[in-house]
Amino acid sequence: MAQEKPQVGVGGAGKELLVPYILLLLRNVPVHGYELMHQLGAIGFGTIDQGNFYRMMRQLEKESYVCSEWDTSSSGPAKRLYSLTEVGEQYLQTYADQLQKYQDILKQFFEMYSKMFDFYLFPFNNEGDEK
Amino acid sequence: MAQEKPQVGVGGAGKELLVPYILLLLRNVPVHGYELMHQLGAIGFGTIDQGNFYRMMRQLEKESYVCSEWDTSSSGPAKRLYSLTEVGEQYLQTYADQLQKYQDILKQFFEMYSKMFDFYLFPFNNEGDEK
DNA sequence: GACTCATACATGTAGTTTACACTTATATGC
DNA sequence: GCATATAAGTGTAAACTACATGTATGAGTC
Repeated sequence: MAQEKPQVGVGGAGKELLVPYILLLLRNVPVHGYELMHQLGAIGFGTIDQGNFYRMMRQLEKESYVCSEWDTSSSGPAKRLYSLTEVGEQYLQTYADQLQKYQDILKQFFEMYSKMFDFYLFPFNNEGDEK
Repeated sequence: MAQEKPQVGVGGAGKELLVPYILLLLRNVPVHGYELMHQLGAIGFGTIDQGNFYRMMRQLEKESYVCSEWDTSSSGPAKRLYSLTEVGEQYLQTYADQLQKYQDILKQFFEMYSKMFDFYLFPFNNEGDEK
């Protein structure tokens, strides 16, 4: 617990956004894992562990959020082409709702943060001291 | 990986907000662990594991973000009174900056989400198709 | 004064997750 | 043949989490 450096998101944007982003990218067009990883890297998920990434994709498939088929049409090793399922689409929508709520929570944090910052600067300014 | 239900934050607001909230609460006035836990509960962190909570507090102390002293003045078992350190204050500020960036990423997600939703609805409307 | 209850802090640990290293396989260029 | 890039995957020690349990103090009560 409690990390050495603050690492909330950026440069590795909070992993709770990883799944929704994956589903979002697949919503558009079927993509294979390797490329998906690179797209995610471009978005801002700095370093995603390859091993865990593929494991996660298989898990998402197991849970029916995505489905896959082998694509041997192009050169190089066979690609597993992932697509978003109907279940995944619904999941994404639910997730988006939750993220929206999370946005509100973040907003609330910053309101408190500024308020406390004022307090920090002016501890004896007792506006709102209702006791 | 990949959770059974979408559970981003609410009702147990994403644990990545736990540490900043703790520091935020301590910024105001020294508080002891037990009360801190209840304050966090009131904020929206539904169920925090007590064991892990205390372990985390000791960890935060080890990393010099907070410091503690025993308070035996009041009745009942001795309380460990936590205060925010200068290091903790700086950490909180850094964390807040990161959270702000995270907010931007979230915003970006929703922009992409709506855009993709349009695509999903009108796949052959090729505005912005620059290839 | 033994018993129960609430407060306060802490440890033990099974089960899961993560980070990091490693493996397999195909095609291309030299 | 051999290095390199692509593509997907396995193995596993260390870290983290959830849940159960332990220790201790004081207050009320019968």
